[in-house]
Amino acid sequence: MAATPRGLSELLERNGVRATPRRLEVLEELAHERDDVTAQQLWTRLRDRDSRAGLATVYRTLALLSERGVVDVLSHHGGEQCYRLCGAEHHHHLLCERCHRVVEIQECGLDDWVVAAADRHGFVATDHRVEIVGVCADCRRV
Amino acid sequence: MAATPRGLSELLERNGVRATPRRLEVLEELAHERDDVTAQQLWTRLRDRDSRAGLATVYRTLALLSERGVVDVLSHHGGEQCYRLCGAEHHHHLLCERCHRVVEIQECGLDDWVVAAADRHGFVATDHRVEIVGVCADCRRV
DNA sequence: CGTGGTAATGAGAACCGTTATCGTTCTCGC
DNA sequence: GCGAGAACGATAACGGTTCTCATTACCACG
Repeated sequence: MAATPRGLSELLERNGVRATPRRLEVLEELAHERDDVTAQQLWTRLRDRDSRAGLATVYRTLALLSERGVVDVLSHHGGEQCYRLCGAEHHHHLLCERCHRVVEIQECGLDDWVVAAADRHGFVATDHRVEIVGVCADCRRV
Repeated sequence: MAATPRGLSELLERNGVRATPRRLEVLEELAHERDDVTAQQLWTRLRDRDSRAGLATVYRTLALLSERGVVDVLSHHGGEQCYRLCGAEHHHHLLCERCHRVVEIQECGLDDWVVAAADRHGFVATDHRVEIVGVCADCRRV
């Protein structure tokens, strides 16, 4: 969880992305985020931390990272995209409909179901996305 | 599948939406579509058919219909929303990654899995969305 | 150390899908 | 028919994202 700046730098290089100071700033800010953030939120936070990063750079970096599979892009807010630093393995997401908390589900186990459902309609499945919406433990307590 | 204009009118009334000529035009155009369409595509097609419908009306109608659950909104194209006339029951979608064909999957059967996965992380599941991406029979044949 | 070529960056304009505004037109119960 | 309220069309406004371009940082090579 607590990825060191050193680890972040390696994460970039490993994915064929040059580890520049700006990209590390963006990545570090993403690593601090429990749930997900929009590009504009990220930019505002960087500004508050005295980074001089431009909005365009934030967008460029996020686009690059999502292309390389380093970050996930969620479209659960109409119009606006949310970004999240996620594990590289296949996973799904659990969303809290009240506080917008995002949790990764590592255990998928749907492959057989997916293949069967696709086959029933003449498709060959290559990928699938699942989002579970619910209420998290904290929000239920209130 | 081949919904008559009469049926479309009823479909609107049944969902508490006044069946105006413009809304029927939009709905009929949607009914002609095998897969899904963007608002702008729909508007262009209506124009080509000598409808004088304004773009705003198309957006308003689609928003109204999706609110009432008459049409599904898919965000699988970055930025742009796609609309599709779908069954009222719970269902998922199968997408062809080549020709963008969209097929409804009526059989879900994931409820137990969803509840269990949510529970494992302290969530109470209220809803879930599944999208299977693959290659349809036609595209595989080529 | 210079130096030159390439990649990255910041500021702001441009873009584009969507929504709001507003004056006009239509609809429907009376 | 008539009047109140809903729907509509044209177009301006909005907001998130991408593009442009001049400037700056990086790095291999001399």
